Amino acid sequence: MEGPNEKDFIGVLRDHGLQVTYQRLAIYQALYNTQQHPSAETIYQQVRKRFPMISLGTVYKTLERFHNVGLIQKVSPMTDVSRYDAVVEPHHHAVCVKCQMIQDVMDPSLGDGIALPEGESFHVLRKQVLFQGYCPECYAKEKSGTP
Amino acid sequence: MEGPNEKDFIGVLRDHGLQVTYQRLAIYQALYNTQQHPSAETIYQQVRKRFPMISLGTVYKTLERFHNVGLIQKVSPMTDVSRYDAVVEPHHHAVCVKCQMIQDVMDPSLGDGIALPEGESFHVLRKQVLFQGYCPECYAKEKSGTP
DNA sequence: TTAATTGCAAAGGTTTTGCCGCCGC
DNA sequence: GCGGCGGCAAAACCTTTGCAATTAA
Repeated sequence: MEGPNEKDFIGVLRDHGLQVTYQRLAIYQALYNTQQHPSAETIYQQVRKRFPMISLGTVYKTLERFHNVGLIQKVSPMTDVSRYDAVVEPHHHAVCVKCQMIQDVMDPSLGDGIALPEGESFHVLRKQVLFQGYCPECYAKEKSGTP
Repeated sequence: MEGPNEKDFIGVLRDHGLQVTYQRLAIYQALYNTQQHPSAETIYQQVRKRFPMISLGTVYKTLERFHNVGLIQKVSPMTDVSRYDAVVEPHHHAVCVKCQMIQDVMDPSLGDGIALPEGESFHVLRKQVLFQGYCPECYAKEKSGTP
């Protein structure tokens, strides 16, 4: 278990301005060592094997903290609550990371020619391009320093 | 309010095998007449102006029903609960619509050259290509008829 | 020492479920 | 008339929050 596996987890946390605790180390390592994109609950179950006293609330707080400092990313969901669209034809979306406004991007040729790399056995039903960023209103506020 | 606005909502519902009720008409029209990608709560508030007796539960049930028969799409979230990733470098994902497995698609050139159409004022921080479909396991089950 | 972090439990918010009366077909 | 649907309320979740005790720096 030594050698190349011995990533400097402590250093990584410190580099992101985070205090180092056993809980944080365990949570980050659990996420780092899987490619499963786990949920908070899954990480909690994993970490609990080594630290049975950890609480689910701490896992949530910690993941949120990690995400805020850019140590990890939240893959899904893009919005807090479910959002619906009467347009069923495949098209693309731009989502504001701040106000969660969703804007259609109707250019149908966008994404043409994009396909999974050879060898992937995933059966694709549809693909869409997702833009994340600031809507015009939130971008203006951001630039002017308004929170 | 007559004329081109007079889309045959009743026919659309029937074509999808749905019974026609005033609630369903109101919900579908509310969604059809906006580009805001509203939440269930937002639709509820909208429909309530005309049908104050409608319940939020009905809105949820109805939207779920609409989605199941392909009348509308659920834009977000892709997964029921939040999912995290230790990989922060921008990359792409394939999400299984059935078991919600998330698979990385690391091809970094994928999506190169994709940009918002001219004239969009959205400030893009990142873009990702999202593949939705069946993972190998669920695809095998689907083909063999196992539910 | 001091501010941040943890665990616990309660609260908050979203979505689902159960049940019964009602309505579309 | 029958099966599906709507309203209501409770329940089930997921996630956040408040607080006292503990810990990192």
